[in-house]
Amino acid sequence: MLHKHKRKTRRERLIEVGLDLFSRHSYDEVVIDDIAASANISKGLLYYYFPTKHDFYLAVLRHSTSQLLELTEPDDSLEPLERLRVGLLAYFTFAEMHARTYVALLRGGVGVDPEVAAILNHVRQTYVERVLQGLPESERHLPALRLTITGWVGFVEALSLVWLEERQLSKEQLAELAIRTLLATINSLHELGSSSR
Amino acid sequence: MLHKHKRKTRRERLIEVGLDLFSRHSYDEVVIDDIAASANISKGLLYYYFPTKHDFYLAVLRHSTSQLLELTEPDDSLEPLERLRVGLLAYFTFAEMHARTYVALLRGGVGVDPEVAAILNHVRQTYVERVLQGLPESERHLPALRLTITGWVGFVEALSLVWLEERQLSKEQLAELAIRTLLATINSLHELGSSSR
DNA sequence: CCCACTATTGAATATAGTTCAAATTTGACC
DNA sequence: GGTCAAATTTGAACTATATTCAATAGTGGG
Repeated sequence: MLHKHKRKTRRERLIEVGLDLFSRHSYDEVVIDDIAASANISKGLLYYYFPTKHDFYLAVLRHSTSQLLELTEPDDSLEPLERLRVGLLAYFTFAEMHARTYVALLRGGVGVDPEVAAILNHVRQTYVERVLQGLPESERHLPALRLTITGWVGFVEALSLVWLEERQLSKEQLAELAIRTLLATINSLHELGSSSR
Repeated sequence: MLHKHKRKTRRERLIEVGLDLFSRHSYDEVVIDDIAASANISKGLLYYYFPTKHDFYLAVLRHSTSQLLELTEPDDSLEPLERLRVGLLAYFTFAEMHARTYVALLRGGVGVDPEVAAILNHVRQTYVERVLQGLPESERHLPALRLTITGWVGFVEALSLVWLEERQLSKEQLAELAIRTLLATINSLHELGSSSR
């Protein structure tokens, strides 16, 4: 009875290996032999669990995005603004803890690969929905609201990426900044269209 | 005297071919034979001009980013706010005209490839600098100003990507929205730090 | 028209990704 | 504890694609 903690399935363990490799090297740099070697299996076995290298990559990507979404799941018992703050803190914490993976996640992707893009868009869309949920009914029908919030999600992503490099602010300040930006942007939305030029 | 308009060098023509191919297919999907066939040359010749496929991709990427930067060059004869607006309009126009290339550009990249990331970061950095230039001296020393502007650049990118899909607003309105967001965010920066929780 | 230099080719090579038949392991059932 | 089918695993063969290179063709100056 050597192995004590073998609850994890082979597939899961492979994904963990992939997570490690893809967070440190680009898609092309990671060769099948590396994956097999890191997981102590033969090349062939990888193909028993995943049809192609590309599918393997997608599985790894899906794994980490769904983990991200889980960890930042909104707590409905909180009032909207507090809920948003807590969500942002969780988001930055994830970015911090899985820094390399997180960066690879966002700035990664395999070329214009539509499947990769679809996964990332799904994550972004989910965040947009969550933010929309937190808005008071009165704000929900502003023109271009969804567009604006999508932009704001991009804002948060870009913010977090720089923050990971030069940790000047605390996570709390970052969240504060993000929230203020969201509110300010939504406010300025009220005036759009009624403006000249 | 067949060819009348052959001013373009072979290297340039190859980059144009790459631009076309990489905007329609992912890096992996584009194989050397495609490139050679599309350019009516032998595979070997590609290697006379570019050391590897990857370098070829980088050259193509650099070509389009520098074109983007050129077309959005700030017009210093305008006052800051107007300069920003014109720059944004040019930016959205580029996104519109080269939609596929533009999307591939931003959401593309080859895995976590540091070289690709470096090129895109350079573009973003340039925009951050340009925005900073336009700010009045009094605003230049706000805490986390650079961070915020980087976030805003992410905002504009995300905005433009959604906009390309569902063209709801005019370019003018988009620019208006982006500008308001920038100003509002910078404003709220004044209060950061002095705030509790 | 000759020479040196540049551009171009196509076949050979190297480096992955992928397939597959065979070997091993597992576990359910007798 | 033995048997057998299914699940897992292997390693070698196969394929596709990137890369190299020696040989060839073109170009322009003297």
